Amino acid sequence: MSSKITLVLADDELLFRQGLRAILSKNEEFEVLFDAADGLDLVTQLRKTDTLPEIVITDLKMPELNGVEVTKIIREEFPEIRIIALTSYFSKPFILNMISIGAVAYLAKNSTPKLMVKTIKEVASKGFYYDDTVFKFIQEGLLSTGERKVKSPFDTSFISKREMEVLELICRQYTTPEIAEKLFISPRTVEGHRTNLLLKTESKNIAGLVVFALQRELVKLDTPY
Amino acid sequence: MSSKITLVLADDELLFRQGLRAILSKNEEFEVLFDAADGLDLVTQLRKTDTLPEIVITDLKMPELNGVEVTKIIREEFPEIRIIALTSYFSKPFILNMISIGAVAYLAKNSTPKLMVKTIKEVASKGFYYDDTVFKFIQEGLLSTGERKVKSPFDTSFISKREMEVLELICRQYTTPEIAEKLFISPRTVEGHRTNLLLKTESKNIAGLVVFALQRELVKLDTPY
DNA sequence: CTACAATCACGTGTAAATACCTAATTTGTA
DNA sequence: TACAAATTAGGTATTTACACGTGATTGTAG
Repeated sequence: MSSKITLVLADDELLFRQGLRAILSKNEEFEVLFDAADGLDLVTQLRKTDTLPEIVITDLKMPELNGVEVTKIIREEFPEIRIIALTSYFSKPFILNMISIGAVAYLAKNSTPKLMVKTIKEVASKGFYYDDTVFKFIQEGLLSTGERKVKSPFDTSFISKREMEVLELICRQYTTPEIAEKLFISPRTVEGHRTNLLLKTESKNIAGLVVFALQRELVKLDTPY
Repeated sequence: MSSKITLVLADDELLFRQGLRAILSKNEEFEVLFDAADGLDLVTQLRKTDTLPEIVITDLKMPELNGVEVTKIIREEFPEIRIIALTSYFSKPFILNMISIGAVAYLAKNSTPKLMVKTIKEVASKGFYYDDTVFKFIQEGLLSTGERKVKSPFDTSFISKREMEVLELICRQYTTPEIAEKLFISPRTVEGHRTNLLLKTESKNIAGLVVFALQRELVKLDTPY
């Protein structure tokens, strides 16, 4: 028997991380080197450690740096590390996007411990693992040669800084004149930005903009809880 | 040694449930009878089972029935079961609300397995457990005799059915005339409902309504992921 | 240097939202 | 039955939002 498969876990919920560790520790083949509470924590620890893990299992929805951003950084700085994306969401465009930026497997938080173990083993041996659903998505994604602009959620780089500022103030219930005053620009300019936001997000009105912003966590609002 | 402390877990993420089970199974004093994937599943299983658990540990953010709704039902039908609320959120009004409807402890998903074990044991022996933070919140909550209307998030019973329908359509980017047509009522009526929603949610405009609805998950929209 | 995108700004017009009102009918329930 | 709440609908007015345009800066990357 060769040495253990080394892992690192990243998720913002401690109990979840510990739960995963508990599940993984039942299997002799795995060794969890350390875990991280968010994306930045993960990258920082990777830069400091002497022994890099073979595999990183990371949540996608995290503070500081989300899974997409983390994956890009790891692919850049530690190309030998394989990344397994862990998330609640499971839809085609999202999966395709994760794979295109370098994740080698896609694991739902709703999946069984058994599947998780299998996924890790496959990634360790073959370098990647896609279950039937994911595989089908990939095939379909490749077939559709026409639309090479796979709408990648979380990737919101197409929204400029100024637009983002306007978007946030819109979510905070400020009207156009109020936003103009806050940003020291003309109300007409604010309207211009808003129009661009409507186009870029394919929204019909302000409700659509707010939905877009909140679903992607582009704006941090106080939780009511 | 007396018999084990019987538990039931409810959370919509299977891996998280299994993780918790794995953590709890390390401790001989606990026995997890079964787990549930959502609030409705939990209630249904409780109604069917022969041996009720002493303690239910439930997530608050779940499909079908959320933690608040579940807690109310369990308090009604199985008053002998003690409920531990498990969540990512940790703020005063939210905690006070959970306690007021009958939860006997409040556990953050960010807390340590150690604290979880302690909480469960305390609940089993003393019937409740509040850590220092929670206890402080309770004291402060009791002191403020004036505001006996602790804004309880997730408790959205003050919004009527019709208002909820209008709210949903607003979030889906429909305009007042469109909503009127869909619901077979006059646009003026829709405006009336919208005005009431603005008042009840203390919002200034549609953006506020959407934020309110999404933060409390009152409206189920397609995730972009 | 020259595209190109981002930012800023304006004009004109219509549709929608919001702020004040009032009030009839239905519905649930004490 | 009586009361409260929900649902329905209207009047009048102002403010915002949205749909079309246009065009001048700036910075930056090819």
